[in-house]
Order: sequence, then structure tokens, then C-alpha cells
Amino acid sequence: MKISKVKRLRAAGWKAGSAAEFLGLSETEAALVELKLALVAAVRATRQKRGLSQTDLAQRLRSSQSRVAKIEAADASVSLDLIVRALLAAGASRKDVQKAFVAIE
Amino acid sequence: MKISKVKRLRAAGWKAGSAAEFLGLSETEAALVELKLALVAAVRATRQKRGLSQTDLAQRLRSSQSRVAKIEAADASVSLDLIVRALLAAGASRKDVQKAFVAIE
DNA sequence: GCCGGGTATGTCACATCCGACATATACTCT
DNA sequence: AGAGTATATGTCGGATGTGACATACCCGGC
Repeated sequence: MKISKVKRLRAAGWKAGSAAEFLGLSETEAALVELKLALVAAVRATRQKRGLSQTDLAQRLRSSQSRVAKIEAADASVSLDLIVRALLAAGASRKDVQKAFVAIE
Repeated sequence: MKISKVKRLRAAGWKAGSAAEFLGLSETEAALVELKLALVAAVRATRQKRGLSQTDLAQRLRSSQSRVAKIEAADASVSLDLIVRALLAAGASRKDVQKAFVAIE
């Protein structure tokens, strides 16, 4: 998600288990990306099920069509915050959000 | 979460069902806050279960103790992204993250 | 062919979030 | 009481995310 991450990784070597910690970080990052992908798919599915256009959802979100497009494209510039907001704004219930999470596996 | 939200709400009146949409937005916001609180509690629980100090977790996160403290205090300046990263860095599995979500109810 | 609604992509100024640091509080040892 | 460790809170410069706009790319009538 962040390109600058590599920079920060290189700087300030870590105390122990370098490789392991690096892997750990990667896995965390991977899990987060998978999570985002799952939620993003749920956003599009929910929006379409409700017959909303990206522009409609954008209004509910108080955002713009282009940002909704970026959300659904899992653009690197969209935060988890915004994705979840979009999912809720699209009409998903809290249970639906949970289900989207469960879809991670 | 954002104070400027009220400002944006006031500007550009919405086309229909003003009150309903306003409520919808509030509910979205409330759901997001509840979600954050649930996850934040999971971060602290997971960290303590693993016997990690905030400083330890900060290292795994490549962040600082003060930010971990803010995460656990559900400070307005922490994003959902960071909370989930912290939860994963604390050692939670993806399933654990799901469970934290389920705890929303 | 060319509209028109829907979607995608790039850019930018501005808002928000971030890590880091300083500092404060609290609790436990000795 | 003083030292050590853990946590909380405030601030700040720089990194990242945001809405808005322009514009391009579809398709399905016309």
C-alpha cells in the first residue's frame, strides 16, 4: 500500500529475527490487502444489488463518482475507513460487513 | 470522527429525504465508531494475551509507543487501517479479526 | 454515426493521519 | 525516596488520503 514502507524497512535495522519479522510484516500487509479486496467486492455487489450507480453512491457518501470508482478498483489511494463507509452507505448492515470479512478466508 | 463533517453536511443541500439521509449518514458513522471500538478492544486484549508492552507492539508495527496508546484509546487521529494493522501485528489471525468484527452486535 | 448514462483514470489543493519526540502519570521494586 | 517500566497525552513536520474536476472509455438506444 505504501511505497515508502520499503524505505522505512531499510532504515533502522531491527534487533532480532530480521527475516522472520520481515515476513511477519509482509503477511500483515497481505492480510490487509485481502481484506480490502473482499470489502471492495462487497461494495460493488451491494451497490448493484440496490440498483445504485456510482454517482448515486457518491452522493450518499458525500463523495464523488471518481472516488467511488477508485474504491471499487481497490486503488492504492483509498483507505479501509473509506471502503467500510462506502459499504455501509451502499446499504449494507453491520451483519453484512461481518459477512464480507468472513469472506476473507 | 471528522469535525468538518457538519460543515460539509450543511453545504450543498441534498435532493430528497433530507432527514432520512441525515440519519442514514449518522448511522453509518455510528456503525464505524462501534466497529473501531470493538477492534481497538481486540488490539489491547491480543497484545496483553501475548505479554507484549505497547513499546513491543510499536516495534512490530514500526510505529511508536505513543501511537499504540492512541490506538488503544480509540483516539480520533487513528484510522481503521492502522487499527487493523495493529491487530494483525499483535498476532491476531484473520479469523481473530473476523471475530472482533462479529463482536460488533 | 452520435448521444447519454455509467464507469475509469489522472491530477491537484487541501484535509487528515502518521511517526517521533517530549513530558506526565502511575505502579513496583529496592 | 529514587529508579525502572508501562501507559497516556500534546505537539509538529511531513506523508498520505480526500473530494472535485477534467477527460476518456465504454455500451445501448436512436
